[in-house]
Amino acid sequence: MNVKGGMTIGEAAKRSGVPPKTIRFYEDAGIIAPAARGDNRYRSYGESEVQTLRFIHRARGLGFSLKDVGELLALYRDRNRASREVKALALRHVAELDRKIAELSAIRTMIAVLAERCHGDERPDCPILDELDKA
Amino acid sequence: MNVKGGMTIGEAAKRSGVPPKTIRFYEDAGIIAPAARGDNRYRSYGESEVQTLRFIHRARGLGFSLKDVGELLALYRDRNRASREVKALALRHVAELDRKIAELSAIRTMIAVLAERCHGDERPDCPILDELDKA
DNA sequence: TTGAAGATTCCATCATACTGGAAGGATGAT
DNA sequence: ATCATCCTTCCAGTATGATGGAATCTTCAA
Repeated sequence: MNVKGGMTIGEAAKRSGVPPKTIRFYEDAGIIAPAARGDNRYRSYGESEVQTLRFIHRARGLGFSLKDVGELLALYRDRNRASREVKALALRHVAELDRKIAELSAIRTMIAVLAERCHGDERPDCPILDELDKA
Repeated sequence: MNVKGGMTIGEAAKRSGVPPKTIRFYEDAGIIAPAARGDNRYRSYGESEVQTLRFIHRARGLGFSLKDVGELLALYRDRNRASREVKALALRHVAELDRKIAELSAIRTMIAVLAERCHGDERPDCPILDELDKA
C-alpha cells in the first residue's frame, strides 16, 4: 500500500472522471497541489482530492477556463482568510454566474420555442433571435 | 456604397463585438455563410448577419464550442424543415441547457455561501463541495 | 493627389487544454 | 519468475479558436 489509505492516480481518475494524464497536467499547471507520494514515488489521493477533481471536471464542462477554476478553488481554500478582496472576488463571480444563468435561460427558451412552435410551420419568420436580443 | 445598405466588416465588427479577423475566420470555418460582396470585393453585412454574430459572441462567452454554435444556428435556420430529427436535436439541447443551468445555479449558490457565511469565520470546514456533490 | 484608414488574401504564430508515445520502474496475479 | 498492467518522467503532437503581420487594393477626406 501507499500513503495511509490513499488511492493511485488511476483510481482517482476513475472516481473523478479526469484521466491520469490530465490530473498530472493539472498538477504541473498548478491548478491542484502536488499530490502526496508513497515510498514507490506513486502519487496518492484521498477523497478530498477526488472531490476537487470532480469539481474541476464539472466546472470545465460548464465552460469555465482553467484560470477561472483555479480562482474558484482558491476562493474555496481561502474561505477562512476573511479578506475583503476575497469576498469581493466571490461576489463578482456570483454576479457573473447570474448573468450566465440568465443568458443560458434565454437560449434555452429560444431553443424550446424552436422545438415546440416552429417545427413544420411554413411561416417565413420566427423572430426569436430578435426576442433574445431584448432579453 | 456597396450592396444596398450593407455595412462593411468593420462596422459589423463594432455592432456585434466580433473582430473583423474573427468574422473572416468564422466564414472560413463555415460557421457563418460567406458574406455578400460589393463591386470592390468588400464583404457586406446587414442587420440579420450582425444579429447572428452577436448570438455567436454571446454563445461563445457562455462556453459553447463553435461546433455547438454551428448546430444551434443550423437549428434556427432549419426551423421550418419540420423534421423529427431537428426537433429531437432541439430537445436534446434544451435538456443539456437545463442541466447546465442547474449546475451553474449550484455553483452560484456555493460561491454566494462562501461570500456570505464563511468569510472571516474560523470554523475549520465549510462542507460546501460536499453539498455541491449532492446537488 | 496624397495619405491615413480600412479592406483583401495568405500564411504564420499563439494560447489553452489536453493527449500520445517512449523508456523505464513498480505491482499483482498466475 | 514472468507478464500484463499501472506507475513514473519527459517531450512532442493535436485540436480549438483565434490573432498577427505582410503585401496589396479601395475609399474618403483634406
